[in-house]
Amino acid sequence: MPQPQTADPRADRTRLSSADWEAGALDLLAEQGVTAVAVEPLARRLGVTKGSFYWHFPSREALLKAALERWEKLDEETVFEPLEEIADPAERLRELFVRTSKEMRSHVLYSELLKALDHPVVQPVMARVSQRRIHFLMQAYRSLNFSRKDAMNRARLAYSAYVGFLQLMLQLKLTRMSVEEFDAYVGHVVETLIPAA
Amino acid sequence: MPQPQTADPRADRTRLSSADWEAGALDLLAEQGVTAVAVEPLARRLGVTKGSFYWHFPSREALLKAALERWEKLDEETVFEPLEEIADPAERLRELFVRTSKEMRSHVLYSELLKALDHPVVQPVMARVSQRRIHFLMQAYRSLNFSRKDAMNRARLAYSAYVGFLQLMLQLKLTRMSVEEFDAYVGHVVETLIPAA
DNA sequence: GCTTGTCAATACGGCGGCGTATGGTGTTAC
DNA sequence: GTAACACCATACGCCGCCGTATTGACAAGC
Repeated sequence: MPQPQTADPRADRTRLSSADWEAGALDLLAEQGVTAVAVEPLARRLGVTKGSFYWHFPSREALLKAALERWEKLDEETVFEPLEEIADPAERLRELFVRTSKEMRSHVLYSELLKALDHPVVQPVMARVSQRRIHFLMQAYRSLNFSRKDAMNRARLAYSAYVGFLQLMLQLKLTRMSVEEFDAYVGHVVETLIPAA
Repeated sequence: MPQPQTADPRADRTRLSSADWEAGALDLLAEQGVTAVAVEPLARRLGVTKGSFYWHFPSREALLKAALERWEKLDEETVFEPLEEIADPAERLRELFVRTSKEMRSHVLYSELLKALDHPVVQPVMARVSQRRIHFLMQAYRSLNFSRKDAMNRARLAYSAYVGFLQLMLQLKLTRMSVEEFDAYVGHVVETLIPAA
């Protein structure tokens, strides 16, 4: 075809790499959940057929695994490493609670993964990520002179509250809160779960 | 009954009713999630074929709907109505938090449903149930002289903590807690989220 | 310019679930 | 004892997904 371009999906004429498939998988995952990350739908979405897919990956499972490991690494770098620099533990906690208001994409992904914890590929990734996050919380509470047990319990409580809120907001969509309401809620959580300076 | 019996599934030779299918659906749901509630597997489990199923229900969706409505009614009767009788609001809250330690089956079911909130049949049921529960919490906090906004936020926080803990415990199985640890955690939550008398 | 390597299309077989059609069996009613 | 009803089996067609096999297109290297 001498024609320069058609207007369909796949506007750029470049071929696809493994990374493209992984990125597309994460997009689909965020939008419609783990089960929606299927080879043929994803191929359609990318404007090719699955003949291409199986050149890059041996199976659907392999794609999921690669995509989740990519997400895991990226998540760690963008949300937790920046917080390590905040010296004051109470302030660090407060920042953690507040910063997570933005970056919706990360929450949406995490929320979808929460719904697929029975999946053998998803489970270990989520176990690692959640473990790290809870541990981060616990360390912070330890710095605030919580006993070992209290720090553990408060960390569990705080993280449970985060996880539950995600499900209620993003999945159940029970309470469509305004920005002010949301900020007020976060304020309430901070007051309740972080001891006053 | 003339025949004593055979030892295979379906030990009793009685035929099945709609209620049997609904009960079986809830069993499967608790064990393997919403997607596992499929006609043919369920029929196999009950020792019949789907020829039977489609006499009782027009579709899989209809079964799911009926089963969930049965669960909703039963849930309301067994967990919330008994609590209405406790006059003191703080005590009522404490009892709610503690009693839910037992009755694992109810939690397991709720937890599986949380993973299927995108399903059109599941969503409205969960919206009603969760709404009622949060409202119950809010009323209790109002009785404890919380402002309207504070009561709402604290109720959201408490329920989020419940929901999140469910996912972390039952689905992620991150922390295999002993009975004492669990009780200690519940104690911590009560102290943190319910004002002292 | 011809080969090699990379990405992609097509076509195929298989599996598991949904829903339909039709016929069969036991129980109950009279 | 026969007719009506309630429940169940069998067999079928459909769809969506997985994974394989084969061939094709296009670029780079030499």
